[in-house]
Amino acid sequence: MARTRPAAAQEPKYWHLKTVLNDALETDFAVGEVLPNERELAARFGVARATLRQALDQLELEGRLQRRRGVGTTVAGPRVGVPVARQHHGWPGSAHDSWRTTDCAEEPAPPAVATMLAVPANETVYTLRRLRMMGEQTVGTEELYIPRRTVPGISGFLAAGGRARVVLRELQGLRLQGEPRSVELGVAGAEDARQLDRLPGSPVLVVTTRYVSEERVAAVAISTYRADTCRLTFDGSGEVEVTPYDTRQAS
Amino acid sequence: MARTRPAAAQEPKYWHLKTVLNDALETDFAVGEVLPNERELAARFGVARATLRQALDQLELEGRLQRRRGVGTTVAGPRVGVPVARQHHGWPGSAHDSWRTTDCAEEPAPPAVATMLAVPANETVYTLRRLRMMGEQTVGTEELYIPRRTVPGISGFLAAGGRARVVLRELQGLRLQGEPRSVELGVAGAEDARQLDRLPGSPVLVVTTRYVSEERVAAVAISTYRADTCRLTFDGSGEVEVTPYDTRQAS
DNA sequence: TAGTGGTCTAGACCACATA
DNA sequence: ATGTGGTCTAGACCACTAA
Repeated sequence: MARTRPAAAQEPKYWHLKTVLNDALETDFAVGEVLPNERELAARFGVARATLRQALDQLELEGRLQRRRGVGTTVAGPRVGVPVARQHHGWPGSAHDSWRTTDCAEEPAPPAVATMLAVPANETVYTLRRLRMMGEQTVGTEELYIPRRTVPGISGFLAAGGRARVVLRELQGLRLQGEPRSVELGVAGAEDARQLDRLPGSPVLVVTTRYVSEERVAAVAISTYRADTCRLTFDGSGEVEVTPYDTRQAS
Repeated sequence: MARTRPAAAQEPKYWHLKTVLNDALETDFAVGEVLPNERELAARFGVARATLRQALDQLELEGRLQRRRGVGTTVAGPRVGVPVARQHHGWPGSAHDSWRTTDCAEEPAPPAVATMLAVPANETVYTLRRLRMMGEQTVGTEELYIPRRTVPGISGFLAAGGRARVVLRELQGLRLQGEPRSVELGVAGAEDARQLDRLPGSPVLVVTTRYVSEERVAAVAISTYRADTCRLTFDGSGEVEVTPYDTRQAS
């Protein structure tokens, strides 16, 4: 019976390391403070750098850390509550919906979107690209797809400058029956990553919204939010001051 | 000017590898089929196993693959749409809400939950642990916290057997004003991972629901869903046959 | 230019499932 | 007993940021 521990210490090194770091973050560091660099941390804990990085990866996934190449690793604040659905429905572009349109084009929709819109795969649709801002930060990107049949009033309207506004204004006049959504995990593509100030491959929350009017899908929005810094909120009360998720894995 | 490519091929190996594998999955493999093992794949593509694993990690994050230790890597089907919010509100435990209660206890709530419920940190609350089933699969776990003030009718009721049912039945009689939710990314703890048949550290979607009645938070639910296999749906129409998220990073 | 995180390698051993 | 994915090491070099 002089062998390894019989039933304890079954957990991986990086897992234990993560809990140690997590505790340290709460007690010894303030939000925004920079941690020692990875080589030093690895040496301090007596592990390879790759192992240390596994722990940091998870902490970053949980939104506890923020790593920036060339700069360092800093302690992240609590996640931002981003209102996604309000109490009452609303078309995109209504009031101040905190989206900023960056581009408007007329192009064929991706296959999955074309299916949802029930338009032929090669038909062009109005495609608006928008950014979601929270203060200074860009927290999300969106592609909004609107088939021509939804806004027949602007056929032939080609003034490139104000087209986005025109399309959005046209929507406000329609009756909105509902906006079913879905949320899933994705990874940032090259474009999204650049706009969100993250590396490609970063985890994002992908929200798919189908705007229903006249018993049909009148528009589809694909929104991607930074998963590390955002907490999506539904049904009003977007500003909750308490952190709703308690990391509760025991040691 | 006889140096490396001037502006191309700036992307990491694992990223390119990922797109290659992604294409291969669509053309050469059927859902459920097992891939060659990691050592062989790495050799075939001429990269280190760690690099190959980086690509597989991302594909798994996107729900395209499923890896099981000792078994192999298989091609995953489309994500399951899991209805989280219906058209009309409802207390947990109403009708057949596809949750299965596994445990019922009376214990102090975690600090964050106690704050949301506005109860003292040391006060015990009814704590129901439940599992969300989709067919055979367990796709989510939940802890439902109900302070004693919400269900005063059962104070002193201690029959351990049917307590969960009693608490849930008591809720149905109350008026439900709203159920604001939030969704964020988390990682599975040891317990959750075991019940979800995943490894600790796997990504999960964490849904926090606050059931509001009489202008107060009457109950709080913390639900965690497998992020690899689940797509959370809101506002009816949970069964959409089309994949709403198109992986669209260009090569 | 120095220092940071990001990528990559070529190994080794471990935990787990299956036959 | 074999084969799988999971963990870990000790390096190396690259891309980026800031002084």
